Parts: sequence; structure tokens; C-alpha cells
Amino acid sequence: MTLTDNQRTVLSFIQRYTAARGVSPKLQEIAEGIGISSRGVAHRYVQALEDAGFLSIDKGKHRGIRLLKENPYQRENSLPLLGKIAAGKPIEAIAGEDEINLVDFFGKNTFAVRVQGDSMIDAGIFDGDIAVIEFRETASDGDIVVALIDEQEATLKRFSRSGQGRFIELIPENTDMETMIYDACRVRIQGVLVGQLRKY
Amino acid sequence: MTLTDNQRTVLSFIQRYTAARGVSPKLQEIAEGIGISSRGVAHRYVQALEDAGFLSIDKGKHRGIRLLKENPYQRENSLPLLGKIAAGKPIEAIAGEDEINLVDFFGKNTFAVRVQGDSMIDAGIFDGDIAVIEFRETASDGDIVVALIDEQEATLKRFSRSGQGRFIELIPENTDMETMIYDACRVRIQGVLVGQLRKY
DNA sequence: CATCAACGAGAACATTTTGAGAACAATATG
DNA sequence: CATATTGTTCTCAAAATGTTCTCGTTGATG
Repeated sequence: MTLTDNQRTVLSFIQRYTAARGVSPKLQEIAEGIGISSRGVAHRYVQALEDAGFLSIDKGKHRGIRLLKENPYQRENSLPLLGKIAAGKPIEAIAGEDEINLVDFFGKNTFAVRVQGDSMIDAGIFDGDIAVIEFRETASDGDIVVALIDEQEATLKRFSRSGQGRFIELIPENTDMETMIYDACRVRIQGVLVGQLRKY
Repeated sequence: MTLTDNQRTVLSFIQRYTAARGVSPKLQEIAEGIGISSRGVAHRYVQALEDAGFLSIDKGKHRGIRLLKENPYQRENSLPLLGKIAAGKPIEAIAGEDEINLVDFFGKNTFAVRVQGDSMIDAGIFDGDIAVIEFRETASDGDIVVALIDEQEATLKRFSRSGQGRFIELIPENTDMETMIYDACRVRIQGVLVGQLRKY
């Protein structure tokens, strides 16, 4: 039994709510939490989650949801997003405006890899940074891509075609390093850079 | 039964997506991932992969693809064991190894602000980046801080004391801009930079 | 040139998933 | 008990997604 996207969203909401408040949410609260207006629909989701074994329902009881399993899909990964800095107000004044969720922020089809090496420092990507990559098998000239060479070596470089598409150039953003040129058949694109994270 | 190049591409996409996200992609996502626009074509590929025995389809269900075989690339090339990118493994081999959780990654007492302006470009912080800040009322010389001046203006600068603690210097990381010096009582620290996010 | 297989676009249809809300039952509360 | 709140079960409709087509293009091959 697999969950639908919305069922996962509901499960995640229930887990967060329960963790924060110590009691399970009401159906109305679940509905509002996922942006709908119908308690009936919320109930249908909760029922589906019970059928899938993620929780149990104390029938009829208010706030009668008990969680059983960990949610294997979604992880809690949001940060509160405050207003723009340098815009003139104390941070407290604009707190709680929004939040950042990694998946929402960078897009759904993304994953993260840790970058090793200095081949992209001129693009502002440093050793140890986390690169956020969107799944794609194709790229446009100028994209920064994760390229797999000979099914062996994965590398992060700027992508460009040459020789009427027969060759692929992988261009480091570092004046000390040289462009690598391969037969197109030796290179497989695994994704395109869409963001990055850095921790100090 | 041999797969065509495109079928292999689709299989690779499905494998990586599933490894990283825990659920299979939708046909639309597959189409976008390989650079085409037609769900129908994506379906034809998935069907071919089912016929070839690589996966099974839960007919009609959304995200109803189940992978059956191991990734052929992993099996055919026994790969070196380094996890980081540029160090030698296809993404599907390391997916899931290094999941990023924003709160775990940056710490609990953190929030995010969008950076406006170029005062920190030499520190690699650009206009439009998201700065991740840890709540603190104190800072050490050299920290990059969110400082509130006269309870009015919040700004992101490098922090330093001077004059036996009577003054606070807020130093931009931009050679075109000048250090600002304030009486310590006019400056309140709101937090210290611990990370950043960028979206391309 | 004729044929064929692989491919991409997109229309048309089928099925699943979703949302609203009514009606009623059970529970909570004073 | 009386009332309000909450949970449960329905029906109907819409949206999203999967499925099956046709059509045209391209490149390889005989």
C-alpha cells in the first residue's frame, strides 16, 4: 500500500502537530493545515492512513488519532523565514511570516550532494558546500551539471556541447583548472544544479 | 531484450528519483526529467521497461511504478566507494546516504532571512541569497552578525569591537563600502550567521 | 526509393484522487 | 438534560494522472 502525495502531507502534518502540541489535531485543523475546508475530506485521509497502518483511530473520540509508525517519506525540514534583512525593521517585527521548506524552495525533483574540491570556486561553490541538484538527464549549454563519466566518475562542472553535439565540454570554474572534453557517449548527465547550501 | 538508449535513460531516472524520494515519479515528472513534454511518450517508455522486466506497474495508480531489478550500472561496474561528488560514484549509488534536514543541518535556534544588497559579496553572500541565522544576543569578533541599529535598521555585517568595547564596528565584505562604527549601546545583536542557501 | 523501428507531440478517454458540503451520530461541556 | 462541537458517512463534481491512440519526423537498412 502506497500513500498518495496528499496522504503523505496529512501524515506529516499530524506528526508535526502532535510533536508540537502533545495531542493530535482535530479534523478541522488537519483540513486547514493542508489548505482545504472539508472535515469530511480530512477524515478520508486519516482513514486511508489508518488502513495503511500509520496510525489508529479511537473511533468517535475527539483528537483520537494515535501515531504508530515513523513517516518514511517526509522529513521535517523547514526553517522560519523572516523578512528581508537590511530592509529597515527589527527582526522580531516581521517574525513568523513564512517558512522555508527545502523541497518547496528548491523544487520537487531535487536531491543534495556534498561538493568536494575547488573546481567551481569561481562560481561561488566551495569545497564542502552542499549542491542542490534537480534530476534531469538533459542539460543546456551553460548549465552547471552533475556529469557521470564512463559510468565511473561523477563531477560537478559547467556543461557545453561542441563539435555538432559529438563532444561534451565540462568546464571548471577555476582558472587553475582546464576544460575537459569527452565523446558525448562517455558522459551521462545526472542532474542540473539549482541551488546550494553552506554551513559555517 | 535490449533496452534502447532512451529506455535506459528513463530507467536511470526512475531509479534515482525513487532512491532519493522514496516514491516513484509521475509520468509528467519522467517526461520533464528526460526533456520531453508528452506523458504518453513517458508511458510508452515505462511500458517498455515493464515488458523488459525492470519494473512493474500498478495499473491506473498514481506513482504506481515499482522497481524490480537492481540498477544494471551498479552491477556492471563495481564502483569505488567514495561518497562525495567528484570522487567517483554515480548518484544512484550514493542517494539516501546523506539526507539533508534543514533543522538538523543548521541547528535548532535558527531562522532565515533573505539578503538584500551587495555588502557581503566578498564573503560569498550575494543579493537574494537566504542567510541562516542562529539566535544569539552576543557575538565574537569576526562573526558575521545580524545587527539592529537604533532598534531600527537590521543589517548583515562582520562584527568587531573597538575602543575597549565602547564601540562596535560593522564591516561590510565589499571593497566599495566602508566600515560603520557605532556606540555599543546603539547596536543590538540579533543573531550570528551559520549558513546560507542559494537558489539559481 | 520503400520499409521499418524509434521517437515526440498531443488528442481522447479512463481511472484515480481530490474537494465541497450535507446529513447524521457520537462526544464533550455546562 | 440541552447544546455545541467533533467525528463519520455520503453524494456529487472537478482535477490530476494514467492509458491508448493517431500522426508526423527521423535515421537506418535493404
